[in-house]
Amino acid sequence: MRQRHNRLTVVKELIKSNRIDNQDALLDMLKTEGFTVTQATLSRDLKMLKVGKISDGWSGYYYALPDNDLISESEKSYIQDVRRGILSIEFSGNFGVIKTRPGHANSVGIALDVLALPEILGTLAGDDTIFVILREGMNKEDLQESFKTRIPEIEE
Amino acid sequence: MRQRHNRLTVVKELIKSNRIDNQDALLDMLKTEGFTVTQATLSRDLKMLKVGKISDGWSGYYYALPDNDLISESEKSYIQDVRRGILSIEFSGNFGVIKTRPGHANSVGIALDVLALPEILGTLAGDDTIFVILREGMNKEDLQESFKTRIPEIEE
DNA sequence: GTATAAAACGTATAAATATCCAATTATATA
DNA sequence: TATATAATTGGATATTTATACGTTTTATAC
Repeated sequence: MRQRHNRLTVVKELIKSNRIDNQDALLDMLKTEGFTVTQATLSRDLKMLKVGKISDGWSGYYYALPDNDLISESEKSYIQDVRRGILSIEFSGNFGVIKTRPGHANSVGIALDVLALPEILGTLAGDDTIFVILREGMNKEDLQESFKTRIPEIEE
Repeated sequence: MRQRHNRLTVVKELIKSNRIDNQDALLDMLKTEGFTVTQATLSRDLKMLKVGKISDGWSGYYYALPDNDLISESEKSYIQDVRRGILSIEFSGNFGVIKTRPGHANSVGIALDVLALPEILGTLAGDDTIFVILREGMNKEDLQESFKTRIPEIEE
C-alpha cells in the first residue's frame, strides 16, 4: 500500500493527456502503469481529484480535470512566487502563519489570493509574515492537501 | 409528444439556475414544469444538450452546461443593462435608432459595444436615443437574429 | 514495544445513467 | 392518399459509478 498519492498523480496525468471514457478504461491504463486497484478505489480517487465528466461536443463523454487543475502560464508564475518566498507555515485553530523570506510576504500573499485555494478565506501580508484565515469548516490538513496538489513541489 | 424542443429549453434553464445532482431530481423539477417523461428520455436530453457533471469543489457533483453555453458574469450584467434601458429599435437603411428610457442611452450603448455584435459597426448615444450604424452587408434582420441569441429575453 | 485511532482498500451491492428494442407519431416522397 | 423513412418515447435491461461494511494497513499515543 502507501501508494495512493503516487497513484493520484498518475491518474491525473492520464486524464490530462488521454481521452478516457469510463473507469474500466482508466483501470486498464493504471494497471499498465503498475497500479492494480479495483473500480471502487478508482471511483474514490476520481472524486478526490474532483474529476468531471464532460461532453466531447459530439456524441460522447470523457473525464476532465477541474478547471483549476489546468495550470495557466500566469498561474505557474504565481506558483513560482510562492515557492520562492515561502519558508514555513504553522497553524493555531483557524489561523495560519506563513513565514517568508524578508520582503516576500506580499508577493506570496498575492499569489495565494490569485490561486484562490478553497480553504483560504483571506490573507494579510506584512514584510516576512502572512496571516491566513481558513474558511469555516476547513483545517490545516485540508490546506496542506490543497498545497500538495496546487503547488506540488512543496511536499511538507 | 412533439414537446421535445420545449422540454430541452426548460431542462437547460433548470440546469443553468439550479444545482442538480442527479436525473431523478431533474425529473421531479421537470414534472412540476409540466413535462412528465422517463429517466431514459431525460438521459437522452442531457446527452443532446451536452450537459456535463462536474465537481462542486467540495464533496459532490452537479450538472453543468458546456462552456460555450455559459454566459460570463460580466456579460450578463451588460445584457441586463440593455434589457433595462431599451424601448424600441427602428431602421432606415443602414442606420438604426434605438429609443431608451431617459438617461439610459449611454449604458445601453456601452453594453452594445461590449457585447460586440458583429452586425454593429458603431453606436452614438445621446440621452434617450442611440444611433446604430450597421456594418456593410448587414441588415435589420441580421441584427434582430443576433439580438435573439445574445439577449434572449428581447424576442422581437 | 502495545493499544488505539485513522486511513486505505476490496467485496458486494446499491444507485445512477445509458442503451436496446419495440411501439407510436411525425415527415417526406411517390 | 399511401408508403417509406425518420424521430421520439417508454419499458426493460445493461452499463457505469458510488458506497456500506468489514478487513488490513499505517499512523499516533502511551
